[in-house]
Amino acid sequence: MLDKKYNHKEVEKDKFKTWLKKEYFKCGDTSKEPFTIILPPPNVTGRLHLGHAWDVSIQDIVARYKRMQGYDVLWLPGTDHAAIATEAKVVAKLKKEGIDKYKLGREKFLEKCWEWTEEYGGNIRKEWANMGLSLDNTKERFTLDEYSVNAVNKAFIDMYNKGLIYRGKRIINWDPEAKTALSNEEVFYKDTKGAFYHIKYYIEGEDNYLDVATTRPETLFGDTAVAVNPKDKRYKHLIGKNIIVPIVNRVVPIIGDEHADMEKGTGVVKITPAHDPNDFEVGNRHNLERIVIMDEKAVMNEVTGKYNGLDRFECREKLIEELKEKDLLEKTEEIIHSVGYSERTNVMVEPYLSEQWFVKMKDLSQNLIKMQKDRDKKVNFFPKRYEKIIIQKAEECYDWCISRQLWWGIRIPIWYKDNEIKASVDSPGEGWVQDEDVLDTWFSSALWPFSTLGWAMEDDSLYKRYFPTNFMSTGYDIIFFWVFRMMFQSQNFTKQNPFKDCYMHGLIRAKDGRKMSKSLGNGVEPLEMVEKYGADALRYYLTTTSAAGMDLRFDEEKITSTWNFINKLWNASRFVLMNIEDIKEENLDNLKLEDKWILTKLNNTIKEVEKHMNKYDFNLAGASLYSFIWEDFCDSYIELSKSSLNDNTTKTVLLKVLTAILKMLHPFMPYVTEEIYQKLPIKESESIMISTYPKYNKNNIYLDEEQVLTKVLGDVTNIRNLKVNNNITKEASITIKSSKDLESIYKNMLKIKDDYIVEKAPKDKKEYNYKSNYIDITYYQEGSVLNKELLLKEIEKLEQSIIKRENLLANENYITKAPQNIVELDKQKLKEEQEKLKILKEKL
RNA sequence: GGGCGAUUAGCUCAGUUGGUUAGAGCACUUGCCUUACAAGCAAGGGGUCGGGAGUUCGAGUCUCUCAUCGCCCACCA
Repeated sequence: MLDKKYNHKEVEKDKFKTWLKKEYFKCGDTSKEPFTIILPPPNVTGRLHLGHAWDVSIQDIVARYKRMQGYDVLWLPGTDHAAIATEAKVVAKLKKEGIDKYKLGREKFLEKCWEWTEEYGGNIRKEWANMGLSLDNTKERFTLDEYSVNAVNKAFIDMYNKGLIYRGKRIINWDPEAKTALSNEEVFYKDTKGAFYHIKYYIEGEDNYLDVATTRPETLFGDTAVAVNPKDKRYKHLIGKNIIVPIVNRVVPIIGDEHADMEKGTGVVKITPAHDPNDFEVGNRHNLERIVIMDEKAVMNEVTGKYNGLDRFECREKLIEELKEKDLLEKTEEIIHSVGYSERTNVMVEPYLSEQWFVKMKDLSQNLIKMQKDRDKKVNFFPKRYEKIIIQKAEECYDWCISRQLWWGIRIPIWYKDNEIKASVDSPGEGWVQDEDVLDTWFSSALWPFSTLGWAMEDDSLYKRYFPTNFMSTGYDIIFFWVFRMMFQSQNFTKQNPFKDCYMHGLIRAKDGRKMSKSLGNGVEPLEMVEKYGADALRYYLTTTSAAGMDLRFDEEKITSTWNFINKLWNASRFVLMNIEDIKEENLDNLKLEDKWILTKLNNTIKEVEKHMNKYDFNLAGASLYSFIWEDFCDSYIELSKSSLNDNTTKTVLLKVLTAILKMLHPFMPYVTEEIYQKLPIKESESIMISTYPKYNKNNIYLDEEQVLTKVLGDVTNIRNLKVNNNITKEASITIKSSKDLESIYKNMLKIKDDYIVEKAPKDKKEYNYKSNYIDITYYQEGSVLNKELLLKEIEKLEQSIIKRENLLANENYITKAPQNIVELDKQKLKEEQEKLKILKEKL
């Protein structure tokens, strides 16, 4: 027997171990159709946050649902080495211990990274287990295991040979803290206080100067031209003349270039080809020299003379002082402008000229667009709007910088000897040296849906069976980092998309709507919530309280509500189990009205839930289940069943409905449904995990009965309302007219005892009557007065509704154009309202 | 500058291909320990669905427009 109260700790205790032991999570039944989900690998940088919990709950729901529907489900787990993110954390940890990364050396440093990975990877595994995830842990992968490394090498070499990967000297986003290049995606922009420094650039041989405004004055050491717009009447005549870069006194040309915007600033712009991507382009157009003025730590180099060795910001400060002293500073305007920062180290990104590896995006993007426009080959996004967003991204695509000056990652399979370059995993021979850099962590992530399945391994049987995958779920914040890249890489190497459906969920926000973050200290630990309310409650809450693609404002009160819902399920189950212990065999031969009603409701719910589940509308599936369980099953059917608990048919219906409920809830709340399922006197399997998902059965639809009982229950509410409004007590005498089988239902639901039923109206007592198609009931009571006010209010409401409906039905357009069933419904409704009005008016 | 989303009850949010009187949770009012559940039961109150216009027999839902908030991308001398 179940305890009186739901105890999530007790319920969730050992089930996961049992499931594991029984190998329910393992894929491989080839008699079934495969269904594949690849887990987005969390970074081994720390704990899982609520966003992860949300993401994995969605996937587990789909995995369990599909498994119960008879698919051979592979849900493959894994973790990501997260190159720069992890390296930054390890570097920071070592720094605390007083150890310098470079002094430690590459090999020893990597050992530290592996130690870190073991520790945090282990934590992550525990948290997955806590959430009850049905991951096939015999196939766990890591982005630095041989599955991934082989795939990355194979992919890189292939792309290099095809010219899809090239090496180039370009201005890239440089992180001076981590001393590495970044892709555009790894830079985030933040409004930052800064200034426009208006510096005087004297024209050669003249006493005139041009006012050149810049936010980064220190870059003047690299200036190799000053540009004006060729159409700009103010400066047109100066094109071709020379100008003197202050402090360095370098003579550079004044050039005409479209890049100079007449509307902006003074219309004059200094050109620093080695330190600004736009200037780099200008430099290419005008054959300008590129002068690098900083090193990889953003410290000024020898080019800057006495500023050599100063940090970029220090240099800026000192330089401004010097400019002031020499009267070369026209003015300083304070501004707030947006400045790029490194996503991981949080330092200001420096546009930096360096030699890096790039993926050429044009053809890959074009192919993606083509594929996405093909109805049969495209990825279906949920919600649909992301299909447009991914195409937009493809259309504006720039080349992807993939080399990183880091150690933690997959080393670029490129070898150099003198002027020769070779792409190869192993050394091509004596004297060859491998590229020092590693690849962007997202390069390996992009291959994840097929690398994990053994695409580059000798044994690629998993790949053959389980690729392409069926379902991908992730937050919209990594659509460009990851989803986009998985798509084009998969298209490139497998000629297919990596997944059929892609579900995008939102971000978890704090209760006040702000982002959850460590720095704000408003983060919530999933483990803490599991501890307080159980994984089941957390999972159901996360997956059913918002619509697809929407952000979720975390609200602990709502988890409490979910806990209450589970407690309700628990107690309903308790009631059922208490009363069906002695059930002999299932028997549905003598279905009563209420049995037919609940079976109809159940089947409609099954149909609805399946529809929503197939579209990943978990909130709608959850809402259907919630109202069916709480309102139809608990509030109505269980109450009705109380009068026939000895009937084997009633017992059977209670069991059947409860079983179906448990099964439909199981993907959402695996633990509690398993707990209750285990206690059922008759069940189809040893675990609910391997039971079959309920199927809609039209033989169990009883439309007429459903309609009758729905009306009857409506009557019950109205009669209760009548009693409350008129303070009718339990002791009031009653006359009741109804059909025999319905009468027992009314009496049951209204808790009418035979003692108070009278044959005739007692004298000198007030009458309170309710009449409908199925019942005519009157309460008699002394002393109490008819609540005239309420009655009038009701009449007024009804009259308004009748007028509205009469007008509608008088509208010929409506009659002829609206569907017949809608019109019929209105006519019927009108009739009912008119009858009701008549009754109410009689009372007055 | 380009794009996307949001705006519905006091709060947090649902609302499917346009169709009965727009829903839920929490909060609120009233009455109940009715032996599955007081973390519950019963009955209620509360919304001109951001403003305006249009299409339609019919608009929270479709179109246009304006406003406010948020996000993404690009630019940022």
